[in-house]
Amino acid sequence: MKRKRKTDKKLVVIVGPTASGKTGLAVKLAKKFKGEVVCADSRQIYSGMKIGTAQPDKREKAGVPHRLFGIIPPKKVFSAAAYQKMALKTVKDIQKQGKMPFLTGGSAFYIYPVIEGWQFPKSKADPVLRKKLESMSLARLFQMLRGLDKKRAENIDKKNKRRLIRAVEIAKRFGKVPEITKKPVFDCLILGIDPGKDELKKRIEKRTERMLKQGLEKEVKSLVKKYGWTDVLKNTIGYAEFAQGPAFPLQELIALHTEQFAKRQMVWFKKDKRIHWLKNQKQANTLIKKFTEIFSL
RNA sequence: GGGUAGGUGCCGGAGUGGUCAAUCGGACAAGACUGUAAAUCUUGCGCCUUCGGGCUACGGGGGUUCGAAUCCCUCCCUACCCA
Repeated sequence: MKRKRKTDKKLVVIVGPTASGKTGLAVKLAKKFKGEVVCADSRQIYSGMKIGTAQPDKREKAGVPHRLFGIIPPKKVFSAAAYQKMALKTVKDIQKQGKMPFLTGGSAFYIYPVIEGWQFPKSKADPVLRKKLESMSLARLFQMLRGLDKKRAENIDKKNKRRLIRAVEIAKRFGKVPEITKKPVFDCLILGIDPGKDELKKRIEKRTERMLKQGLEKEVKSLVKKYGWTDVLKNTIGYAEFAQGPAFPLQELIALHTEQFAKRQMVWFKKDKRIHWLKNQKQANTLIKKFTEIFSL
Protein backbone atom coordinates (compact mmCIF):
# COMPACT_ATOMS: atom_id res chain seq x y z
CA MET A 1 0.00 0.00 0.00
CA LYS A 2 1.33 3.32 -1.01
CA ARG A 3 1.35 5.81 1.76
CA LYS A 4 1.89 9.43 1.13
CA ARG A 5 4.59 10.42 3.50
CA LYS A 6 4.27 13.65 5.36
CA THR A 7 7.91 14.29 4.74
CA ASP A 8 6.90 15.41 1.29
CA LYS A 9 5.69 18.68 2.70
CA LYS A 10 8.47 19.60 5.02
CA LEU A 11 10.10 22.96 4.67
CA VAL A 12 12.69 24.71 6.74
CA VAL A 13 12.57 28.49 6.62
CA ILE A 14 15.44 30.69 7.67
CA VAL A 15 14.67 34.33 8.34
CA GLY A 16 16.43 37.34 9.80
CA PRO A 17 17.67 40.79 8.90
CA THR A 18 20.25 41.40 6.19
CA ALA A 19 23.79 40.58 7.10
CA SER A 20 22.72 38.29 9.91
CA GLY A 21 24.40 35.27 8.40
CA LYS A 22 21.36 33.48 7.02
CA THR A 23 23.02 32.28 3.87
CA GLY A 24 25.99 30.81 5.66
CA LEU A 25 23.79 28.93 8.06
CA ALA A 26 21.48 27.73 5.33
CA VAL A 27 24.37 26.22 3.41
CA LYS A 28 25.70 24.44 6.45
CA LEU A 29 22.32 23.05 7.34
CA ALA A 30 21.51 22.07 3.80
CA LYS A 31 24.75 20.19 3.60
CA LYS A 32 24.10 18.37 6.82
CA PHE A 33 20.50 17.50 6.14
CA LYS A 34 20.59 16.83 2.42
CA GLY A 35 18.89 19.96 1.41
CA GLU A 36 18.84 22.72 -1.12
CA VAL A 37 18.75 26.44 -0.53
CA VAL A 38 15.91 28.47 -2.01
CA CYS A 39 16.20 32.22 -2.32
CA ALA A 40 13.55 34.18 -0.44
CA ASP A 41 15.02 37.54 -1.08
CA SER A 42 13.45 40.16 -3.30
CA ARG A 43 16.79 41.41 -4.56
CA GLN A 44 19.06 38.40 -4.65
CA ILE A 45 16.65 36.99 -7.15
CA TYR A 46 17.88 39.42 -9.80
CA SER A 47 20.69 38.57 -12.14
CA GLY A 48 23.84 40.62 -12.23
CA MET A 49 23.26 42.17 -8.82
CA LYS A 50 25.81 39.99 -7.19
CA ILE A 51 27.92 42.24 -5.04
CA GLY A 52 25.27 44.70 -3.96
CA THR A 53 22.80 42.09 -2.80
CA ALA A 54 25.45 39.74 -1.47
CA GLN A 55 24.42 36.79 -3.56
CA PRO A 56 26.30 33.69 -2.50
CA ASP A 57 29.21 32.95 -4.80
CA LYS A 58 30.44 29.57 -5.90
CA ARG A 59 32.67 29.14 -2.90
CA GLU A 60 29.95 30.03 -0.45
CA LYS A 61 27.50 27.67 -2.05
CA ALA A 62 29.90 24.87 -1.21
CA GLY A 63 28.42 22.33 -3.52
CA VAL A 64 24.90 22.76 -2.24
CA PRO A 65 22.30 23.44 -4.93
CA HIS A 66 20.94 26.98 -4.80
CA ARG A 67 17.65 27.86 -6.41
CA LEU A 68 16.11 31.09 -7.59
CA PHE A 69 19.21 33.20 -7.07
CA GLY A 70 19.98 35.62 -9.88
CA ILE A 71 17.31 34.39 -12.25
CA ILE A 72 15.35 37.53 -13.10
CA PRO A 73 16.89 40.33 -15.16
CA PRO A 74 16.64 43.57 -13.19
CA LYS A 75 14.70 45.27 -15.95
CA LYS A 76 11.73 43.04 -15.48
CA VAL A 77 8.75 43.92 -13.36
CA PHE A 78 8.66 41.27 -10.73
CA SER A 79 6.26 40.75 -7.88
CA ALA A 80 5.52 38.84 -4.73
CA ALA A 81 2.88 36.82 -6.50
CA ALA A 82 5.21 35.88 -9.31
CA TYR A 83 7.79 34.89 -6.78
CA GLN A 84 5.28 32.84 -4.87
CA LYS A 85 4.50 30.76 -7.91
CA MET A 86 8.13 30.06 -8.62
CA ALA A 87 8.99 29.35 -5.02
CA LEU A 88 6.08 26.99 -4.57
CA LYS A 89 7.14 25.04 -7.59
CA THR A 90 10.77 24.98 -6.55
CA VAL A 91 10.07 23.86 -3.02
CA LYS A 92 7.81 21.09 -4.19
CA ASP A 93 10.37 20.03 -6.68
CA ILE A 94 13.01 19.68 -4.00
CA GLN A 95 10.63 17.80 -1.77
CA LYS A 96 9.87 15.42 -4.58
CA GLN A 97 13.52 14.52 -4.73
CA GLY A 98 13.31 13.57 -1.09
CA LYS A 99 15.42 16.53 -0.11
CA MET A 100 14.80 19.29 2.34
CA PRO A 101 14.19 22.78 1.03
CA PHE A 102 15.73 25.62 3.03
CA LEU A 103 13.79 28.73 2.16
CA THR A 104 16.21 31.45 3.08
CA GLY A 105 15.89 35.20 2.92
CA GLY A 106 14.83 38.44 4.47
CA SER A 107 11.85 39.45 2.38
CA ALA A 108 8.84 38.83 4.56
CA PHE A 109 6.42 39.72 1.83
CA TYR A 110 7.94 36.99 -0.29
CA ILE A 111 8.22 34.40 2.45
CA TYR A 112 4.82 34.53 4.06
CA PRO A 113 2.79 34.09 0.90
CA VAL A 114 4.76 30.91 0.30
CA ILE A 115 4.59 29.37 3.73
CA GLU A 116 1.09 30.52 4.54
CA GLY A 117 -0.33 29.98 1.10
CA TRP A 118 -1.75 33.42 0.46
CA GLN A 119 -4.20 33.57 -2.40
CA PHE A 120 -3.36 36.82 -4.13
CA PRO A 121 -6.06 38.36 -6.27
CA LYS A 122 -5.15 37.53 -9.83
CA SER A 123 -4.79 41.01 -11.12
CA LYS A 124 -1.61 41.95 -12.88
CA ALA A 125 -0.13 45.40 -12.89
CA ASP A 126 -1.76 47.72 -15.40
CA PRO A 127 0.83 50.38 -16.22
CA VAL A 128 -1.57 52.54 -18.21
CA LEU A 129 -4.16 52.67 -15.46
CA ARG A 130 -1.49 53.21 -12.85
CA LYS A 131 -0.11 56.15 -14.67
CA LYS A 132 -3.52 57.71 -14.84
CA LEU A 133 -4.18 57.11 -11.17
CA GLU A 134 -0.77 58.43 -10.25
CA SER A 135 -1.80 61.95 -11.20
CA MET A 136 -4.76 61.92 -8.85
CA SER A 137 -4.78 63.16 -5.29
CA LEU A 138 -4.91 60.88 -2.28
CA ALA A 139 -8.39 62.05 -1.43
CA ARG A 140 -9.63 61.43 -4.95
CA LEU A 141 -8.16 57.94 -5.03
CA PHE A 142 -9.67 57.14 -1.70
CA GLN A 143 -13.08 58.29 -2.85
CA MET A 144 -12.74 56.17 -5.91
CA LEU A 145 -11.88 53.12 -3.87
CA ARG A 146 -14.72 53.74 -1.48
CA GLY A 147 -17.05 53.89 -4.42
CA LEU A 148 -15.82 50.54 -5.60
CA ASP A 149 -15.26 48.70 -2.35
CA LYS A 150 -16.37 50.22 0.90
CA LYS A 151 -14.91 47.50 3.01
CA ARG A 152 -11.42 47.73 1.60
CA ALA A 153 -11.59 51.50 1.90
CA GLU A 154 -12.24 51.17 5.59
CA ASN A 155 -8.98 49.55 6.46
CA ILE A 156 -6.63 50.75 3.78
CA ASP A 157 -3.89 53.22 4.58
CA LYS A 158 -5.44 56.41 3.20
CA LYS A 159 -2.12 58.15 2.85
CA ASN A 160 -0.29 55.47 0.99
CA LYS A 161 -0.72 56.30 -2.66
CA ARG A 162 0.90 53.18 -3.95
CA ARG A 163 -1.48 50.99 -1.99
CA LEU A 164 -4.44 53.08 -2.93
CA ILE A 165 -3.59 52.76 -6.59
CA ARG A 166 -3.13 49.04 -6.34
CA ALA A 167 -6.42 48.63 -4.50
CA VAL A 168 -8.25 50.62 -7.14
CA GLU A 169 -6.56 48.57 -9.80
CA ILE A 170 -7.83 45.37 -8.27
CA ALA A 171 -11.26 46.72 -7.49
CA LYS A 172 -11.73 47.92 -11.04
CA ARG A 173 -11.07 44.47 -12.25
CA PHE A 174 -13.16 42.46 -9.80
CA GLY A 175 -15.65 45.05 -8.68
CA LYS A 176 -14.05 44.86 -5.24
CA VAL A 177 -10.85 43.85 -3.55
CA PRO A 178 -11.22 40.20 -2.66
CA GLU A 179 -10.13 39.39 0.83
CA ILE A 180 -6.99 37.38 0.88
CA THR A 181 -7.32 33.79 1.99
CA LYS A 182 -4.54 31.63 3.30
CA LYS A 183 -4.10 27.99 2.50
CA PRO A 184 -0.87 26.66 3.93
CA VAL A 185 0.52 23.75 1.99
CA PHE A 186 3.72 23.01 3.87
CA ASP A 187 4.79 21.95 7.29
CA CYS A 188 7.28 24.59 8.25
CA LEU A 189 10.00 24.91 10.75
CA ILE A 190 10.93 28.56 10.96
CA LEU A 191 14.35 29.44 12.23
CA GLY A 192 15.43 33.00 12.89
CA ILE A 193 18.76 34.70 13.31
CA ASP A 194 18.99 38.00 15.10
CA PRO A 195 22.47 39.10 16.05
CA GLY A 196 21.10 42.08 17.97
CA LYS A 197 21.34 45.72 17.15
CA ASP A 198 24.96 46.43 17.94
CA GLU A 199 26.38 43.29 16.41
CA LEU A 200 24.25 43.74 13.32
CA LYS A 201 25.47 47.27 12.90
CA LYS A 202 29.04 46.07 12.97
CA ARG A 203 28.31 43.35 10.47
CA ILE A 204 26.60 45.79 8.14
CA GLU A 205 29.52 48.16 8.30
CA LYS A 206 31.94 45.41 7.47
CA ARG A 207 29.76 44.07 4.75
CA THR A 208 29.38 47.47 3.12
CA GLU A 209 33.09 48.00 3.17
CA ARG A 210 33.58 44.60 1.59
CA MET A 211 31.07 45.32 -1.15
CA LEU A 212 32.83 48.48 -2.17
CA LYS A 213 36.14 46.72 -2.14
CA GLN A 214 34.75 43.98 -4.31
CA GLY A 215 33.82 46.52 -6.93
CA LEU A 216 30.25 47.50 -6.25
CA GLU A 217 30.63 50.70 -8.23
CA LYS A 218 31.78 48.80 -11.26
CA GLU A 219 28.88 46.41 -10.95
CA VAL A 220 26.42 49.28 -10.74
CA LYS A 221 27.91 50.94 -13.78
CA SER A 222 27.79 47.86 -15.91
CA LEU A 223 24.20 47.15 -14.91
CA VAL A 224 23.16 50.69 -15.70
CA LYS A 225 24.94 50.51 -18.98
CA LYS A 226 23.05 47.37 -19.81
CA TYR A 227 19.59 48.22 -18.51
CA GLY A 228 19.55 51.91 -17.62
CA TRP A 229 18.24 53.07 -14.25
CA THR A 230 15.44 50.59 -13.90
CA ASP A 231 13.03 50.69 -10.98
CA VAL A 232 14.76 47.72 -9.46
CA LEU A 233 18.12 49.44 -9.51
CA LYS A 234 16.70 52.70 -8.22
CA ASN A 235 15.01 50.86 -5.38
CA THR A 236 17.86 48.76 -4.17
CA ILE A 237 20.24 49.73 -1.41
CA GLY A 238 23.77 49.75 -2.72
CA TYR A 239 22.66 50.77 -6.19
CA ALA A 240 20.30 53.65 -5.55
CA GLU A 241 23.10 55.60 -3.89
CA PHE A 242 24.77 55.93 -7.28
CA ALA A 243 21.77 57.25 -9.14
CA GLN A 244 22.74 60.94 -8.90
CA GLY A 245 26.42 60.26 -9.09
CA PRO A 246 27.93 58.51 -6.08
CA ALA A 247 26.33 59.82 -2.90
CA PHE A 248 28.54 61.22 -0.21
CA PRO A 249 29.71 59.80 2.11
CA LEU A 250 28.99 56.71 0.09
CA GLN A 251 29.96 53.91 2.40
CA GLU A 252 28.31 55.46 5.43
CA LEU A 253 25.10 56.08 3.54
CA ILE A 254 24.82 52.59 2.20
CA ALA A 255 25.46 51.19 5.66
CA LEU A 256 22.87 53.51 7.15
CA HIS A 257 20.23 52.56 4.63
CA THR A 258 20.98 48.92 5.22
CA GLU A 259 20.57 49.33 8.96
CA GLN A 260 17.25 51.08 8.51
CA PHE A 261 16.12 48.34 6.23
CA ALA A 262 17.13 45.69 8.73
CA LYS A 263 14.95 47.34 11.35
CA ARG A 264 11.98 47.24 9.02
CA GLN A 265 12.59 43.59 8.30
CA MET A 266 12.53 42.82 11.99
CA VAL A 267 9.11 44.38 12.41
CA TRP A 268 7.67 41.40 10.58
CA PHE A 269 9.71 38.75 12.26
CA LYS A 270 9.44 40.09 15.81
CA LYS A 271 5.75 39.45 15.94
CA ASP A 272 5.86 35.95 14.46
CA LYS A 273 5.69 33.62 17.43
CA ARG A 274 6.43 30.58 15.31
CA ILE A 275 10.01 31.60 14.74
CA HIS A 276 12.64 29.75 16.71
CA TRP A 277 15.30 32.35 17.39
CA LEU A 278 18.62 30.58 17.30
CA LYS A 279 21.39 31.00 19.80
CA ASN A 280 23.79 28.81 17.87
CA GLN A 281 23.95 26.32 15.06
CA LYS A 282 23.68 23.34 17.35
CA GLN A 283 20.25 24.48 18.30
CA ALA A 284 19.30 24.51 14.66
CA ASN A 285 20.58 20.99 14.22
CA THR A 286 18.53 19.75 17.13
CA LEU A 287 15.41 21.48 15.96
CA ILE A 288 15.71 20.13 12.46
CA LYS A 289 16.39 16.64 13.68
CA LYS A 290 13.31 16.72 15.80
CA PHE A 291 11.34 18.26 12.99
CA THR A 292 12.31 15.58 10.51
CA GLU A 293 11.78 12.74 12.95
CA ILE A 294 8.25 13.76 13.73
CA PHE A 295 7.33 13.77 10.12
CA SER A 296 9.05 10.61 9.09
CA LEU A 297 7.10 8.55 11.56
C1' G B 1 44.56 93.75 18.11
C1' G B 2 40.71 95.47 14.13
C1' G B 3 36.52 94.03 10.94
C1' U B 4 32.51 91.01 9.35
C1' A B 5 29.15 86.95 9.85
C1' G B 6 27.26 83.88 13.32
C1' G B 7 25.83 81.03 18.10
C1' U B 8 18.21 77.83 18.08
C1' G B 9 16.04 71.09 20.15
C1' C B 10 20.48 64.67 18.92
C1' C B 11 22.18 67.08 13.90
C1' G B 12 21.23 70.45 9.70
C1' G B 13 18.38 74.63 9.38
C1' A B 14 13.70 78.28 9.61
C1' G B 15 11.84 81.92 12.76
C1' U B 16 13.59 88.03 13.83
C1' G B 17 8.42 91.51 19.74
C1' G B 18 2.85 88.14 21.19
C1' U B 19 -1.02 82.91 17.99
C1' C B 20 6.59 79.42 19.61
C1' A B 21 7.94 73.77 22.91
C1' A B 22 9.43 76.67 18.29
C1' U B 23 8.00 75.53 10.23
C1' C B 24 10.89 71.90 7.62
C1' G B 25 14.71 68.08 6.62
C1' G B 26 17.75 64.25 8.74
C1' A B 27 18.74 60.86 12.71
C1' C B 28 16.24 57.98 16.39
C1' A B 29 11.86 55.03 18.37
C1' A B 30 7.47 52.34 17.55
C1' G B 31 4.31 50.43 13.85
C1' A B 32 1.43 49.23 9.11
C1' C B 33 1.83 45.94 5.06
C1' U B 34 -3.84 42.17 -0.58
C1' G B 35 0.96 41.35 -7.59
C1' U B 36 6.83 47.89 -6.93
C1' A B 37 8.10 45.10 -0.47
C1' A B 38 15.98 46.47 0.03
C1' A B 39 9.63 49.43 -2.08
C1' U B 40 5.65 52.40 0.01
C1' C B 41 3.30 54.47 4.18
C1' U B 42 1.85 56.02 9.56
C1' U B 43 2.66 57.79 14.46
C1' G B 44 5.98 59.70 18.23
C1' C B 45 10.33 62.53 19.13
C1' G B 46 12.36 68.83 25.90
C1' C B 47 10.38 67.10 30.93
C1' C B 48 5.89 66.04 33.83
C1' U B 49 0.59 65.21 33.39
C1' U B 50 -5.62 63.09 36.62
C1' C B 51 -4.61 64.93 29.08
C1' G B 52 -7.50 70.44 31.16
C1' G B 53 -2.70 71.73 31.58
C1' G B 54 1.99 72.54 34.23
C1' C B 55 7.35 73.26 34.06
C1' U B 56 12.20 74.20 31.77
C1' A B 57 14.07 76.05 27.16
C1' C B 58 16.59 79.36 21.48
C1' G B 59 25.44 80.54 24.01
C1' G B 60 26.00 82.99 29.68
C1' G B 61 24.47 87.20 32.62
C1' G B 62 21.78 91.72 32.99
C1' G B 63 18.07 95.19 30.99
C1' U B 64 13.70 97.32 28.05
C1' U B 65 8.49 95.65 27.63
C1' C B 66 2.00 93.88 29.78
C1' G B 67 4.89 90.23 26.80
C1' A B 68 11.54 88.52 24.06
C1' A B 69 14.37 83.04 20.46
C1' U B 70 13.24 87.85 18.41
C1' C B 71 15.10 94.82 20.90
C1' C B 72 19.41 97.03 24.12
C1' C B 73 24.04 96.25 27.21
C1' U B 74 27.83 93.02 28.53
C1' C B 75 30.63 88.61 28.65
C1' C B 76 32.02 83.88 26.36
C1' C B 77 32.57 80.98 21.92
C1' U B 78 32.98 79.84 16.38
C1' A B 79 34.10 80.99 11.11
C1' C B 80 36.23 84.09 7.57
C1' C B 81 38.92 88.63 6.40
C1' C B 82 42.56 92.60 7.73
C1' A B 83 46.80 93.25 11.03
